[in-house]
Amino acid sequence: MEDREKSRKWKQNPEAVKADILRVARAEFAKTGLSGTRIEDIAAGTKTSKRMIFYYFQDKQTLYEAVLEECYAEVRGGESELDLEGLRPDVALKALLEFTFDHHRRNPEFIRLVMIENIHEARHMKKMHALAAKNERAIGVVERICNAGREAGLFREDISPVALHWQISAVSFFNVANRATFSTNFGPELFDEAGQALLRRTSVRGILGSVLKDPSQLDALCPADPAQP
Amino acid sequence: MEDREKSRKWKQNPEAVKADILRVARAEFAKTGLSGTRIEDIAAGTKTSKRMIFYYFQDKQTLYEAVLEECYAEVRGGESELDLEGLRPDVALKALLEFTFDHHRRNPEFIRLVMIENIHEARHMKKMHALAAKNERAIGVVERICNAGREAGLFREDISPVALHWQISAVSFFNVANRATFSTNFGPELFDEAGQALLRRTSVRGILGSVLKDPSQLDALCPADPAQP
DNA sequence: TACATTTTTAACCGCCGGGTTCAATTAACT
DNA sequence: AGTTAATTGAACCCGGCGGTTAAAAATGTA
Repeated sequence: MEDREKSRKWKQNPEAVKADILRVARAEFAKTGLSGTRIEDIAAGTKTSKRMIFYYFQDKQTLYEAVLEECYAEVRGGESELDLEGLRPDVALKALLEFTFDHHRRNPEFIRLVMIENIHEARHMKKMHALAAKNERAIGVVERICNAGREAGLFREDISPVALHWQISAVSFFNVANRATFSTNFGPELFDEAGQALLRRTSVRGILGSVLKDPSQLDALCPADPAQP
Repeated sequence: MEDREKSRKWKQNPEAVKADILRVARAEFAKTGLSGTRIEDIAAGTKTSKRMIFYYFQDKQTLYEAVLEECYAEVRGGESELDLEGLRPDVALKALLEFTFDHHRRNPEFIRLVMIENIHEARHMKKMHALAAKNERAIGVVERICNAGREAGLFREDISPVALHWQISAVSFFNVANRATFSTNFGPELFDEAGQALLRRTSVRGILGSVLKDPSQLDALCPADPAQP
């Protein structure tokens, strides 16, 4: 006994195999969508075979839904690592916004999966009842900031936490989701480092400005353009 | 001669047939994407047959590209009907924003086609060189407002027309594109009439606030919440 | 040893769906 | 009348791809 630690050579490790499949499947589904993805292409990317994909996931759609759920959980998990306790509400909101902007940029596969879900009218996401709790928490973060901001007399009285979350999502999401068409139509300048920094600053200014009771504080909170004098 | 006006019974009308195909194809591609759409489904919706689809459009991809180009031209054409001449720059910007917000809402098929193009990394849109001019004009509208606003001393000096157009697009696009997942995750409230009015107002406030040199004018330009006192 | 689970290989099935063929009919233009 | 373009219908082809079968070997467990 006590040989648990040894002989972890390789074989007979269902979890690792499933994880391997999910990893490749995520990339593939994110790249080409549900109907666009070929199971054989997924298999080709894994260390295992097409056969094992159907062994662990009954069919294509089940696999897709497993990918979606895992990815969603992972991303929402990443979000919850942000700690805003103790910050002044306006500073906290700014931090949340910048974090979300960056976070979405770092997770293009997640963004693409959500785009694909929207094409499908969220048909598959609707089944995932485990997401409800995570979504509540996401709104909860914004809600606490809103309440604190109102109580501190910093924020307007009429702001809605869900609408605020919508605003934050809109810019952060669009920035990644529409990069291809936008840069094709209007040039790639906004998507290099300088352009992204500009958009991030502008987005923060915009949203903070619509929330603050006294927008003249904006310049103090977020310097307009740190580069040019 | 002079029997042009008569006997427009029906037959021998290639343009009408092509238009019929394009109309159905647009709806179908917007609904299910390029790989998700079945040519037979398109044919079923037209007054003609699958045979004629291949007669006029060589293959699926060509048809898809024709749909995309036509839809894009139509939408950009609709945009150009907006006349902002003679308005004060801040008022003009507000009007442009509200127009774009409404316009995107009225054209969900266009939005979905753009989403699909983004999934494809804009592969097909890149081929459409005819769009360049239309895009220039779209930016031109924003640019003129920006210049006028700066000259009038109303707008900040550091705003970029392209970035401003990005902001306007972001909220207007996201509002339609992500409606399915957002309302699944966070409730449908923002998408009824009242919710949409709120988002529209909030978006205008946000973007104007990030552009105006003196954001304290915001309340005058856009009343916070006309409903509640 | 006996038994269940995991893994591998490779061939195979069946149908869906993009695209074609063919043959015939009808309109329009001269 | 003769020619060309438009239109129709239905059968057909065939490759791709989702999903299966079958059989066996390796591993783990007791």
